[in-house]
Parts: sequence; structure tokens; C-alpha cells
Amino acid sequence: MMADVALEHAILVSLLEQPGSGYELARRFDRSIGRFWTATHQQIYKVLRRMEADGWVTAEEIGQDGRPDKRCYTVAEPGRDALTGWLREPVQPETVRHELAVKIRGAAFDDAAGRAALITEVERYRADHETTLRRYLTGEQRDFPDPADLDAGQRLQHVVLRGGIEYERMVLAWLDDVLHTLHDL
Amino acid sequence: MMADVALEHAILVSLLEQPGSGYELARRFDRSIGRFWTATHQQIYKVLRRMEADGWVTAEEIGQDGRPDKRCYTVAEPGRDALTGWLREPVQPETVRHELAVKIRGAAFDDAAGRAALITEVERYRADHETTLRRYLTGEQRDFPDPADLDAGQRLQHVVLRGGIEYERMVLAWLDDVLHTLHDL
DNA sequence: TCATGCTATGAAACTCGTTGCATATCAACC
DNA sequence: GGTTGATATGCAACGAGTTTCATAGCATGA
Repeated sequence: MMADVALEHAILVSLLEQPGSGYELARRFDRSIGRFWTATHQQIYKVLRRMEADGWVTAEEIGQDGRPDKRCYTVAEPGRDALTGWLREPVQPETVRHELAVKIRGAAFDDAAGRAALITEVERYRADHETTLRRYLTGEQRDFPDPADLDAGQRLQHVVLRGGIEYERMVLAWLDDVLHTLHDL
Repeated sequence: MMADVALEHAILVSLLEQPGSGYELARRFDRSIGRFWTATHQQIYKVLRRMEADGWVTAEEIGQDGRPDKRCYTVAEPGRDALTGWLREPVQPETVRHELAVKIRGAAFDDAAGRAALITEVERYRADHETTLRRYLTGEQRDFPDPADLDAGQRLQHVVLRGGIEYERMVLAWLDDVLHTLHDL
């Protein structure tokens, strides 16, 4: 029981790094946290309400000038305990869902026109990942200009970002391999 | 409409490569196909029944000696059409779920004992990925001993496998980076 | 004044996939 | 004869996450 529950813990980490509203969390999930955990705002609001009911977080209504009010969430002790308990559980094996790999193998059962369309699609996909890599590298220079001078939290954020960077580089190299293979077919 | 629907197409590709029963598919998803698309036997049986009802596949009851009967599935024309239609749709952006990355950033909010436990867990996780890499490399030597002498389908399978191999190598290098970072904290 | 767009939150319906359970055949072994 | 284990299929209940829709305040510009 307790299951893996997933999103709760990503939210706890994000709120510990910096308290904020559901809307702000949703934007973080579109940027930094979203590199390794995606979530929509609907899901975030739903989970935040449950976490508040469970006493994991506390909410504070904040009136703002020139904008709608917001509910700012902060992690409470039970939430912190839930997180440290989860941190000690074994990491679940990743459940991989790589759609492009399925399509590449599927291309064996399509005609020349289909394979040509796939090449175009792989090229577009590759451009997206190149953009992502550039965004990561820009973010790295902005957030970690002096890697020797970081506190523990920043070093951990940095090593996760380096993982994202190496992943993108690996994907780009593999997509070149894929394109060569498709062209030589 | 039509959504991404996911598993159907992975099953279609697998059945086109080789017709088989739900049980056989489940084992393939634990090995080859499962590298980039995971599925349990319950889900596979459920989807196969739906695909049969939709006319995407046809089933044949096969009595066997020394084993229970099985239902062998073959892709029908509508299924093939559904696949080629899907192949021409844009690849959806991956929805990343990297639990370990969340835990690493979460370690900033845990004590020394928690970080020590995380190091142990990362080492176990690393050993798993090393095993996976070795399995891929063994499979590559077995299935593609002569890369110059492959048909289109095999070349596509091979390039997907190379992606898996490079992914594992990248993960192992990153995990070493993670371990150094955690030790130096 | 109207449209657009960003900030901000949420409900309802649905789909996908997991977990736990149930069933059955047959081989091999003790 | 009874257990274990592989083969083989499936249901029911649940949980996580997506999609669609709805609401509302306020700013900016046409």
C-alpha cells in the first residue's frame, strides 16, 4: 500500500525548494521540474487539495494587486516526513514509453511514402531536442556559472540538469543514426 | 479524437513482425519490445480483445500438445491501415517520469542517513542498468552478428536496439556523476 | 467597447494502466 | 498423490492522469 503515488513527491520537492501556488507549480513543471516529471495544472490542483486535506502542506490565501488572488502552499512537517520516508524506498524501474521507437520498427511495414514521412518527422523531432539542449545549456550557464561555489541543494539540481543535458546529446546522436539508417534503407 | 491510444500500435508492430498469442506477446514485452514499451499481460489481453472486436486482428484457436490451448492473433487489413495511419501522425512529446531525479533533488531536504541510503540505492540502480546493458550487447551479437547483411526490418530493429544501448551507457555515466556528487556533498 | 491574453482555480468525464484475484492444463519432481 | 512451476486466459476494482469545459480578475491595445 501507499503505492508509488508519484506526483505528490515531485510537488513536495518543488515546494521545499520554493513555496508557491498551484499556478506557479504548473509553470515550474513546464520548465525545471518538468525535465523529469510532467504534470498538467488540473492534476496539480487536484493533488494539492488532497495534500492539504492530508496535512502535508498548508495554504495561505494571498491577495495581489493587478492579479487574481492565489493560494500559496508551504510544506508542513507531515509532508516532509512523507518525503523522507519515500526517499528511503527503492526506486521503481522506469516504465518506458518511447513512441518513436515503435514507429521506427513499424516503418518496416509501411511503403516508401510512409518512410519518407517518417524521415521528415524524425527531423522535426530532432530539431525539438536540439532546442531543448540549447535551453538546458543556457540555463546551466545562468544558474550554475561557478560550479565550485554551490550549496548542497544547488549541486544536486546541477547534477540532475547534467543528466538532462547528456540525455539530449545522446538522443541527438541516436537520431542521426536513425536518419542514416532510414536513408540507407 | 482517436487519441494516441498507445499500446495498440506497439502490439500491431509486434504481431506484424511475428503473429502470436497474448501470452507470447506478454513475454516479448518483457524482452525486446519492452525496451521501449512496457505492458502487463492483463492489459495486453484486454487490448487484444478490443482489437479483435474492431477487426484489427483475427484470432485462431490453436490446440497444443502438453500445454493449454492458445489464441494466435494475426494482423488484418484494417489493423495494418490503422498502423500506417498512426505512423503518419506527429510523434507526441515524451512524458518523462524520472523518479530517481526527483529523489536526488529531494535529498537536499534529507539528513546524512537519508543521503547514505540514497547512495546505496543509486548503486543498486546502477547495477541493474549494467545488467541491462550487458543483456542488450549479448542480444546484439546474437541477433545482428553481421550488420552488413540485414533486411530493412532487421536494420530498423537494430537501430532501435542501438538506441537502447547508448541510453544505458549514458545512464551509467550519469549515475557515476551522481555518485561522485553525493559523495562530495 | 471589445477582443485578446495572462493570471488563477477548479469540476466532470473519461481513458489508460495497475493490482489483485481467479481459473485451468499439463509437465516434472518428490 | 501432492506440490511446484510454466503455460495460458481473463475479470473486477482501483488509481493516476488526460481532456474538456467553466469561471473569473485584470491589463493591454485596437
